[in-house]
Amino acid sequence: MEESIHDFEKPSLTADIVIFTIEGGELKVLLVKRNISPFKGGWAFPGGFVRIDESLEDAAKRELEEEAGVRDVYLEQLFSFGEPKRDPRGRVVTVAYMALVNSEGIELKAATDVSDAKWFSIKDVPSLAFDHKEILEYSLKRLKWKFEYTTVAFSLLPKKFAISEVQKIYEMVFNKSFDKRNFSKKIISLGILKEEGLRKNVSHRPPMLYSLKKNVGDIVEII
Amino acid sequence: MEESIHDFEKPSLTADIVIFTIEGGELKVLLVKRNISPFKGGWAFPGGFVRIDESLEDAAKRELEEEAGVRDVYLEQLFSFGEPKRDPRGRVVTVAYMALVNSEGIELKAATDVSDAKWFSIKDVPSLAFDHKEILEYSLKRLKWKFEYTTVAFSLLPKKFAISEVQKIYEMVFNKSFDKRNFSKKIISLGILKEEGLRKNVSHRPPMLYSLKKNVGDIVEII
DNA sequence: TGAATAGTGTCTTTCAGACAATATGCC
DNA sequence: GGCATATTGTCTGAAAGACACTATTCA
Repeated sequence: MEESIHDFEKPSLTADIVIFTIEGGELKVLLVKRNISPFKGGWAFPGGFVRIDESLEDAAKRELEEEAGVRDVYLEQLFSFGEPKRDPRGRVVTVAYMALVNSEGIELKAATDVSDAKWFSIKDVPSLAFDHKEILEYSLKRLKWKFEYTTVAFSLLPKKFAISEVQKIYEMVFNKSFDKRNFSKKIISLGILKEEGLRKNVSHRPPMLYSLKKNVGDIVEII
Repeated sequence: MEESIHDFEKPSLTADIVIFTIEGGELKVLLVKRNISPFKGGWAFPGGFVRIDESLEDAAKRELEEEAGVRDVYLEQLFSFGEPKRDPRGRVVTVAYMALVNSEGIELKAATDVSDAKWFSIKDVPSLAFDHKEILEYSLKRLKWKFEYTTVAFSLLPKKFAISEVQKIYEMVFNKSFDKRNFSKKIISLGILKEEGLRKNVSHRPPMLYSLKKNVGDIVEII
């Protein structure tokens, strides 16, 4: 006999989001300060309960807008975390998402920011509430993977960017440096970039700016 | 003010599993026939409600044993599906898993099988209940990805296997054929296999058998 | 002309991919 | 010997990686 939908006590369901951005030449994540128990005063990823009539992705998008003031950014489901004891309040399963926000989006965010939220460099993340450390580690692994095999990196950059900026974010994520000549050769040979003219108002040789071509398939081997 | 765990109606939570195996030279998945509404009489992936005190992975393992009679097999969380209307009974979010069972495990399964479950060739899957077609497509994408970059393929083979058997399952999953010389050159050069002597009782030249070395890291570029 | 960053070419090595002949075991 | 399958090597072309000098803009 098949089990009924009413036979079991239900866990609560939340969506948590690891929001990455580049700021001041560093890879950062957004954390919010918890103002109630448990982990009161501790830092955690933005998140909240999934409403009964919204999809998981919609919940993530709602949180993204409520807590970071951004929309229409790269968003990807990562993993669901459901250890029975992960939340002291009771059984709470969370669906973790990862979002990539570019440095243009972040200006908007700063204006909208009313909560106690703060960007932390990935090298300087405080201890986190719940199992959010595990979520962070998972997200970093996924980010590297995605950087290697897809064009998500460009989601962290403004529409027009210089090759050296692309290289910088790759060096940040992989935590190693690449040869300038080989890197630009590789990126340009992919055929996914469009020239957008020279950058203005810099006090040195201005770099060519590029944008990501429309309709570039998601999967391209990058590095 | 932070939201309370009691403020929201909770969705039901299930775990569904796409169980892959190789049988008769074909890649197959296990489907169970639904004997109650909705989709009564239809085929779906094995699955069930996550108990309030078990982890997501434990729920998947339990289903795996209850419905397929296997344990200690390769198991990986795929994705959580949570469209509000995906289940006509109400709000049900499912965490999809993928399991890989080798042809030795499958013999056990046949003995334990008491439910109306059946293995379907991937080329011959009937129409599926709920959004299980989407789950199947997702799992096939993930399977290819994993075959390309990790050693999961060996989970579909018995402990000792011939190179030609490895090649066959790669050809199945990628749906194309590889050159025998290049394939074995590549697989052997990875340094992840141990020779186990010749196969016995075959009426032609016997192949060398190999096993996967212990402690082989998960990620190795295969193809 | 000095400071700062951009842009570019060659060589070597490695790896993927095309390609076919010989070896072994059993009947 | 015939059948069935296993095993093995070479060549070519493409891409990765090492490596350093010249170009441009502005102050």
